[in-house]
This record gives sequence, structure tokens and C-alpha cells, in this order.
Amino acid sequence: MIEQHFLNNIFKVNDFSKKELEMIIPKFKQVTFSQNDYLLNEGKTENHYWFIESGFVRSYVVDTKGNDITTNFYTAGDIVIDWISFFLRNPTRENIQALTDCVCWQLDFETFQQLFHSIQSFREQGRTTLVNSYFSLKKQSVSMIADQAKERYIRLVKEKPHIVQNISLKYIATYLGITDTSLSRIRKEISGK
Amino acid sequence: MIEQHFLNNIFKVNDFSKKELEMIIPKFKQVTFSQNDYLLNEGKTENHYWFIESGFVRSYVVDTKGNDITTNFYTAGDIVIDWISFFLRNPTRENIQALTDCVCWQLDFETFQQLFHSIQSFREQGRTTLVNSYFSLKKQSVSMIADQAKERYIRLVKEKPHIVQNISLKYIATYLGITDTSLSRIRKEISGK
DNA sequence: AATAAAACTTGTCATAGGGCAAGAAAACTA
DNA sequence: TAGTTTTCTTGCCCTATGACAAGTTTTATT
Repeated sequence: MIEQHFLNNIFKVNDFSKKELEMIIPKFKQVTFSQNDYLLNEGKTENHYWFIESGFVRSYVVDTKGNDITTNFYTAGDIVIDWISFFLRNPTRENIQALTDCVCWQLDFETFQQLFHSIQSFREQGRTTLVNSYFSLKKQSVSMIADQAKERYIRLVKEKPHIVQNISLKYIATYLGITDTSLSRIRKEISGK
Repeated sequence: MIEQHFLNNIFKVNDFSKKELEMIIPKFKQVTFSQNDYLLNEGKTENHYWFIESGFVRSYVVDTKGNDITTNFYTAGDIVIDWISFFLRNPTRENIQALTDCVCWQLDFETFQQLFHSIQSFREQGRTTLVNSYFSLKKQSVSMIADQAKERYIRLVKEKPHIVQNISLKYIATYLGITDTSLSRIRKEISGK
């Protein structure tokens, strides 16, 4: 196989030796999901994570009033993982749902552990990935306090245009912490400028 | 020294061998901060983290309008760290400030790396600590969307009563994403019940 | 104790965004 | 191509919270 495996975009030759790549890449298994399939359901303990080769995914939690709140969107190149459930080995509160058909590459916890403890660059990359997720969450969280809904939407359009273009308004609204009604009005206001 | 070092509460004999503890604990250095000292300032790259033996600390960011937003409170037993700056080696956006005099135990990045890559249980614990921080942030973030300010305040009182009792209203308000005026009204309403 | 500076409360009024319900438009389905 | 369902828009009215400004209380300073 000449180096054109999708995972070579994730595990780069600059960061890993050839030998390490040979230990890592074959451990991933390709899986596909159809639109509306669940990758993970509330109450289950996550035993895998995935890199998305193609498609769109969202994660959400259901609040005490029964509304669902989108916690994240994922698309090609992203890691889909519930860090909390995966590492703390707890039943999750999240639901992870394919919004379109998806092609993913899956790794299970045990294999992850084995690679994590044996390959230094694998654990450095893993840590960096987790910290990057922390960073996005923090940004989103501060923005929720500091910015008005319209500003949050504008930022999302700028930072993740493909999300805004491909995902239905109601999910984007709950991600921004507003109702679909409000988001519709915000859109109108923006386009009217 | 008979095992009554403060850090023995953090690194427990159940999780580490005696030899490992001897490699870890002496690497920490005791430092003290006076009220209003800064542990970290915006723009600097974090090169340390601390465990708090006593005192109260908060972290905050300044938003585009110049208001500050408290991102977290820390107290005895907690780790004080800017995960993002520490691991990504970036200048931080956060300010970390002692709200009272504090006694802390400090470790620097280089020593951390050395321990992280050489002691398996140290990295397991480090990862767990990071994921726990992620978990609190996520909870706070979802609550910001799902709950009203009053519910968020009630939850804080329940989960971290010592914070509510020891820290001034204005900081708690920005942590909850509201103004000090609103928090004052919420308090009144609650006590009037 | 006297003064100053913070911290907190309260009043009045303004506004972002929610709740609900009815349409309109678009996307499936048969 | 008609029928159904889902998605999105719009109108009307309401509520939680903000903005600002004036007290009051508490804490620190001399």
C-alpha cells in the first residue's frame, strides 16, 4: 500500500517513525454509519473513538426539561470521542449521531491504552488532541457568556462554514444556545444587511 | 519525613509505588502567594502548575468589551493549571489570581514531561485529572444553555458551598454568566423563600 | 473613631431572546 | 404529481436579565 491511507493525514510521517506508523495504522478498523445511526447512546460506556473520513456527526445531551442541546459537530478529519466516558470508563450522558452517511476509522480502548503507554509520540499527540478539544470547549463556553447570539453565529459561520451549510438550523440553534426561531431571525437580520 | 506531606493526599500510596512517590514528590517546590498576587498573566506561556494546600484562587479572561469573566475557582486540594498554555506551549489568554494568601506546590513543565513519560501511573493520573477538568467545563457549559441563572447559582451553592461563602459576589456572578446586580437579586429571592 | 474604599442592594427602565401558534417552503414518499 | 412530513419563517406577546445610577453596608486604612 503506497502511503495514501486516510489515516496518514492524522498520523503524519513527521511525527512518527515508519515503524510506529506500522504499529498504529493497522489497528484502526474502518466502519461506516448510515444517516441517523448512533455511534453512542446515553447510558453506555464508550469503548471506541473514531476519525471521520467523510460525513457529518453531532453529539448532544438531553437536559432536565427534555430539550436536546448539541454539544459538538464533527466532520472529515475530526476525532469523534466522548473523552469523559472513554477515559473515565463511565456511562455517558451524550448521544452521538450520524447526520449523514459516514466513513470512519475506529480504535478501541484497550488498543488505545497499549499504544498510549508504549509509543511516546502517540501519547503526545493524544494529549494534544484532548487539549485542543478542551480549548474549543473553553472558547465556546466563554463566548456563551461574553457574546450575543448573533456574534456567536457569525463566528460559527466564519470558523466552520461547512457546518452552517450542511447542518439543519435546529441543531445549530441548540449548539449556539438559542431556539430555532431566534436563529431564523438572526439569519434574516444578517442577510438583510 | 513520616508520610505526612500534603502531596500524599494527591499522590496516594494506592496508586503509586514507594519508589515512584520518591521520584515524584521531591520534585515539587513549595511556593506561597499573597492575596491578589498573580500566578499567571495573560500573554505569558505557562510553565508551571500548582496544587493548592490552602487558599482560594480564580482564573479569568477579559472579553472584547473589557469585562472580565471568571472561568474557574480553585481551592485546597485542587490543581491550578492552564491546560491549554501548559501543554500547547502557547501564550495564555487567562489570568490566574490569588484571592487570599495561598500555599501551593509547584511543578515545572520539563519535570512534568520527564515524569509523564517515565511513570505509567503518573500519566494515567495526569490524564484523569485533565479529563475531570474537561468534565466540569462541559457541565458548566451545558448548564449555561439549559438552566436559568437561578438554577446555576443553586447548583453552585450545593456543589461548592465554600466558594460561595468565601468569594465575593462579583466574581461568582461573572462565573455564572450574569451581572452582580442580577446575582444580588437572585440571592434575595432565594433567601426570601 | 474618622475616612475612604469596596462590596452589596435596590429602583427604574430597556432589550435579547423565549413560547406558542400559524404559515410557507422544501424535502421526502408513494 | 399529489400528499405528507420536516424544516424554516413570521407575528404577537412575555420574561429573564442587563444598564445605569443611587443608596447602604462592610471592610480596610490612618
